[in-house]
Amino acid sequence: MGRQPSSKPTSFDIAYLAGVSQPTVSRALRGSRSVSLATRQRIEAIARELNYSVDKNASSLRSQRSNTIALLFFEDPTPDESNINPFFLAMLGSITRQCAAHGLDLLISFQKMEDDWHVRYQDSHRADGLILLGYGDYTLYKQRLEQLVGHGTHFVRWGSVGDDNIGSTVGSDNVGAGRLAGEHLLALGRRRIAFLGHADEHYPEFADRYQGLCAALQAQGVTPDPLLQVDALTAEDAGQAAARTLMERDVSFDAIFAASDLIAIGAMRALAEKGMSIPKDVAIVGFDDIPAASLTSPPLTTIMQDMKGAGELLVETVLAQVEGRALPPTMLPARLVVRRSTSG
Amino acid sequence: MGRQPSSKPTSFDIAYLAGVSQPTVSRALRGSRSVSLATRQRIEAIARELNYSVDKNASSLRSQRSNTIALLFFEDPTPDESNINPFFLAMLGSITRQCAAHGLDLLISFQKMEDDWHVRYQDSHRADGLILLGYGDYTLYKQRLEQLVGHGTHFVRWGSVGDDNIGSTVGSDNVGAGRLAGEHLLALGRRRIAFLGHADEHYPEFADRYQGLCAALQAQGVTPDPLLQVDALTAEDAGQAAARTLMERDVSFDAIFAASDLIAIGAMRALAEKGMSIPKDVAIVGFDDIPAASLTSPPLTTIMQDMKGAGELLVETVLAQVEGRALPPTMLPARLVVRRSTSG
DNA sequence: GGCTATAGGGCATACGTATACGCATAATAT
DNA sequence: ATATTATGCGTATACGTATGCCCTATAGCC
Repeated sequence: MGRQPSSKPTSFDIAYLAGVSQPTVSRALRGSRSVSLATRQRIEAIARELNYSVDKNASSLRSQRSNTIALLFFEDPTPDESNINPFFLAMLGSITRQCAAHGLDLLISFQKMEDDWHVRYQDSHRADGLILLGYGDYTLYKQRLEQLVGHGTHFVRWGSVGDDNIGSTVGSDNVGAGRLAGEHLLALGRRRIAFLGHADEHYPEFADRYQGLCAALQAQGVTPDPLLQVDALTAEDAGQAAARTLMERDVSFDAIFAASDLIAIGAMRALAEKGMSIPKDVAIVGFDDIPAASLTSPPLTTIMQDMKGAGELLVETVLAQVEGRALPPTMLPARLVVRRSTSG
Repeated sequence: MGRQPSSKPTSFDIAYLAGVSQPTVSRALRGSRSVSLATRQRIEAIARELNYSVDKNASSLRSQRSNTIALLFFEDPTPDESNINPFFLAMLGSITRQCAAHGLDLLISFQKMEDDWHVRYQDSHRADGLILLGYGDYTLYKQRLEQLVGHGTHFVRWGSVGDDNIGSTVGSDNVGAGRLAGEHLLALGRRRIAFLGHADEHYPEFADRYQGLCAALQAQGVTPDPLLQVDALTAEDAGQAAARTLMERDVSFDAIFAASDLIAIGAMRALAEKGMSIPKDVAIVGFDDIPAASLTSPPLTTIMQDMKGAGELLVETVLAQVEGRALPPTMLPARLVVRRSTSG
């Protein structure tokens, strides 16, 4: 009788109480078909009563499967602390939910991109696969990603879905989204649409958005004006600076498509400085639909990405890789959210 | 020669190459003093060359220590998806950084509070300890927390630091912060200061903030008016509703102290509806300093909590518990950030 | 009624590391 | 020179689970 509740119960304890062997307990709890229903139920009852839970480490060690995903942010190093793009919070929520649905644990790290991620996570069997998230200079990351591929690391990246992609990629249809934004502004009668954001191969997502905008313009017979494109990284001050640069260029414009909401917010600030009215003088469309987008004045029209779908697809894809199936890169449609910065 | 790089190298491989036994490799890599310097360096060199990394599962299994912390959000269930308080994003950044500094892995889950957290995380040896984060009805959680204590689970909670606390708690000095807000508004000549937020024992953090406000009022000889307190949970619409309620009460007020920035933002919206001017008619102070606080019009005066210190302290405290040391509950000072919603 | 198939479960063992002990050799003490 | 202690490392084993293989009984089949 006298059981000592001090040490955690093991599958041996259950086996003893159920009058079976330890392997049978393991099989029963994993739902193996080769255990009779009666035995399994007896074992499950005892397990529940003892508050037993499978030792994750032992289980992972034996099965060589951790059922854990590592979520890694590889944001460009920023001088100030804890400056995470709020957009990723939504992503994070979606991914955690999806992991939970698959019974996966989620390991998370904001460490700057290191060249030994594969060692730190996969080789050490901490995680079965990685999800890579972040904005930043793609060409910088490229060789790191190739390194991961070389090491046979399972990973998916959120970003621009193109042909040169290394490993699996999941991302929004940025070209389509750019077109959406362009068409919306064109439908409002705007013809001189500026783009705030990098448009070169270092930032493929932004480049795609710009390309979509250009496509929309050309479809209406409007020739994109290179002077209306101003480089900007994701942050607010970058947007503010870019808008100032645009105004100094002495070109006319009646709309701005910003590559991110933060850029758009910065731009709005710069426009306000000059006393320009939104949307009368300049209509603005952002990108991401971060919580703050509905709080600006006027509230910001923006592109909403399919966060729920993104989380599902990211988890699904990395899981497929772990299991040897390969899923093709996938694009998710984005949606336009009209607010008063364009329709006021 | 012909090594097969297909399977990950183990400590046995290194032992063989170094001409020592496997335990010596283990000792060397962990920095044990009982391995000679020469031997250790030889082993380290080989390990580096093979790209060896300790198998986390085996290590954790043997040592009964996972070096992993689980971060759990126990937000009150909300109907809509992925509705995480942006305040926690900063906290998350701080905690991840601190874990990295201690060589800890961080497991994260947004699952609603379950009654078997101890089983799911600690008993299964997924994590050595838990960090609990979230707003919500404290009295609801109380027995769950007691359950955790009963099971000997190591955990720290972010919240109100009081005497009735169960387990270890780390939190801001909410009373002091409330006093700060009150003193600021009083210094501006405001005397009719409303508080938007629950003020009962179900939400101790909010209650503390209210109590601090009242203390500041009384220090100036102003008697707090119960009619100026309106219940509100954390979200925007709650703030909007609360402000409407306040206005319907037909009491005069010249300032609002909101228990969270989101509440403040909602309140600002409600005031705008009625054409009230901020800060001329009503000055507003929020709480948390979320990113959106600087984007409202006018920008929101708010209380900034010490996120960096919070992360450090949370990790430090849970670690202490794991190691059998007990740290006393700790309060962190908060800081007032003045913006135009009070000083315009 | 013998023969094969199937269900149900035991036996042995592997996963890779960490640690209690023990045993030499060398260093120090007396 | 002998007794003592520290140094450096090998031996054996434990951590708790999952799985390949084998064995037994019962059922099914002609």
